[in-house]
Amino acid sequence: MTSIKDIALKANVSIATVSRALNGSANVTPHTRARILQLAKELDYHPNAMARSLVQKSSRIFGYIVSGIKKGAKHTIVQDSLMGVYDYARSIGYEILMFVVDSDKQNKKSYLDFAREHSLAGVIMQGLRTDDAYYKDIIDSQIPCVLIDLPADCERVGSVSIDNYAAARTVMRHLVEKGHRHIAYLSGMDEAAVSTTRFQGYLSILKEKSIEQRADYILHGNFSEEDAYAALRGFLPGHPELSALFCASDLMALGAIKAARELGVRIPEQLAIVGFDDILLASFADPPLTTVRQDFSRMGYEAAKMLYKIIKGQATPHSKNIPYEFVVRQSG
Amino acid sequence: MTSIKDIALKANVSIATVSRALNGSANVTPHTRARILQLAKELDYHPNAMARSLVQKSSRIFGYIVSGIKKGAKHTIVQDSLMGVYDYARSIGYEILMFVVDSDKQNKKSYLDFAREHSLAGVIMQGLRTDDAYYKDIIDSQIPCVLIDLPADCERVGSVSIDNYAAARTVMRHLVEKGHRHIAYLSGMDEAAVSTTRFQGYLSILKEKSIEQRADYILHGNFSEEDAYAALRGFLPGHPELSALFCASDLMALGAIKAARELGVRIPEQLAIVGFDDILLASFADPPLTTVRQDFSRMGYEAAKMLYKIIKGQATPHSKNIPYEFVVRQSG
DNA sequence: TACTGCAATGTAAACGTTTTCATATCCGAT
DNA sequence: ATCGGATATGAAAACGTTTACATTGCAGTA
Repeated sequence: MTSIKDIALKANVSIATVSRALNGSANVTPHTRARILQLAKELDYHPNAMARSLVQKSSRIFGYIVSGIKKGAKHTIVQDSLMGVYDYARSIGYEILMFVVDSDKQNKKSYLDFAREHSLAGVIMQGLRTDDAYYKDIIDSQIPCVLIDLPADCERVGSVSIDNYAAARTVMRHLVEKGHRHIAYLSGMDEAAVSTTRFQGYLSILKEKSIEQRADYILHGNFSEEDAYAALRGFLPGHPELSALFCASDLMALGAIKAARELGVRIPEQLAIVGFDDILLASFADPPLTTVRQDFSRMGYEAAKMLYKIIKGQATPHSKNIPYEFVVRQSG
Repeated sequence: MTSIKDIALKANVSIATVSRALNGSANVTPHTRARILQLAKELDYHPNAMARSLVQKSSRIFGYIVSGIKKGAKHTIVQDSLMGVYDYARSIGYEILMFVVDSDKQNKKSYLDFAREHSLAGVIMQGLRTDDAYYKDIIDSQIPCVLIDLPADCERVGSVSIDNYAAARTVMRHLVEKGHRHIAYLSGMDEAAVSTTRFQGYLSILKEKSIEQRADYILHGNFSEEDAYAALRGFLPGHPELSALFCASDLMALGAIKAARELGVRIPEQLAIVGFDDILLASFADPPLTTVRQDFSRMGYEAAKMLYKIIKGQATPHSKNIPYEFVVRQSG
């Protein structure tokens, strides 16, 4: 492992000069710089990230913190957003350190400790909920951070998502235009900002179109296929008038479809179902799912980009909406 | 950020003693240790990973290197294996640093440079191919490494996968027992060990059952849905006698199904198709895919476990097969 | 008592950088 | 010829640990 010292020795200069030459500092003769760069290449020099981070008190590493990912996940959301983050990070010479918030809380180590121990330059959070202990920590912390799918207000904290309100309104307008008047909302969880925001969009269209808002039309699926299935199994038999269901996620829509099928409710003839996310399975569902496509990779990319600007103190809006797409298939 | 120095000051001991107390060294009075531990908690002390790594010349970080992952991946393989690796890593207090080998080779930085710059304790590689430049690097490198789905021979290099040979034989026995005599193999790529090993399994059963091995029955799908589709579009019309197809991956099987459907070939009546991997889409395919289930999460977990043993110099076999499961559905 | 040896602690070097401050060199202007 | 002021370089501190080696103190033994 050749170090800056070895180069300095061979080049007959001080380590300070080598450091300056390598880092592109202005005050070094073109001739000296060339010699040092040449030597660095010859000796296969690579800077020691630890040493640099130690003195600079900050590494060139982003933390990628993901919450609520279980073993056999039925979507590639995490993978996609991670790749997006990675793409941008690498373009600026940064690396990604993983941190998974276990659901079973065995992982007591807080995100802050994690970030501090590794002198992370900043952190990107995916899948966090408002009731997560980590969410509070952010407020107090000094660590730059960008949240995906969660609103932010603080100085060093940014936020990236699609315009969930508008997207939900698009879905609802579509359903109303198709003639539906009895539309239920299958909520994810109240602690997830995306779920409540989509719900607001749902409500706003009901109001605009003067459709009665019924409290019993708010179902809860906990963002889970099984819970959605159970909810619909319980709800559908008593509500033959229901003609459309707007689900806060595709996974829940799949559970709903399963329940409907078992109860002999035909989709979309008797019940139109719309999902959200456009996960891979959406187009393979039977019938293929009408849904809102989110580009998670793009989200990750934009999140990393924003994080970098925050770190560098560059001016940037702390909240960004990226484009989405309403995909009409056969389910509703 | 409180450091070891702050604790030493408050406790009226030297930083060496604090370090020893914190690291559980034997030579420190229980009383002193208790006082220091207490102080550490009070001052919310967290060790600086950079400083430690710098002096120890090795961090407590595993590199997770993944190759050939593209944007809209249609499976959760990477996500799953990554989570497996993560699970074990965290259980021993290690973190995971990502490294993606871009297909477009813009990412010139080698895995070795990556590992050295961050003083990685070791590296786990997923999805590498034998012709990958990185594969060669491993031989020369001194960095402990475990490969997933790629054979290894070197001292500090281990390998984890399922028994692809046996699995392929299971598939083939199944097909032969169903009466098939004209069975083609849809290969991934020759540079992928899993593909060639499965091919060996395919051949071995043909030989055992005295079935003629035909060179034109070896198709190439490049592990891609599109290429598989194209291959079958070209092959099927000229080979009405073909009654079964063994695909080296589910994704290729999906492409094959698509081709068959467009050509009016009914599955499984006219053509039995078997895949490999049991990705999420396999059970959603039409017809649902008969395939070999691989537990990628488990693979990742075992890979991390093996890596740790290699690092610690503990005795361990450098090659491990984990269980697989043959899943019979409707496609073949 | 004086010595041996071990247990507990301290001292200081080392890890590989960046960076502040000081120094030396050179060029042009007076 | 002298000075001013860049410009290029060097010396050394600092980052927060671990650890080899030195020191101290104390119990046990001769």
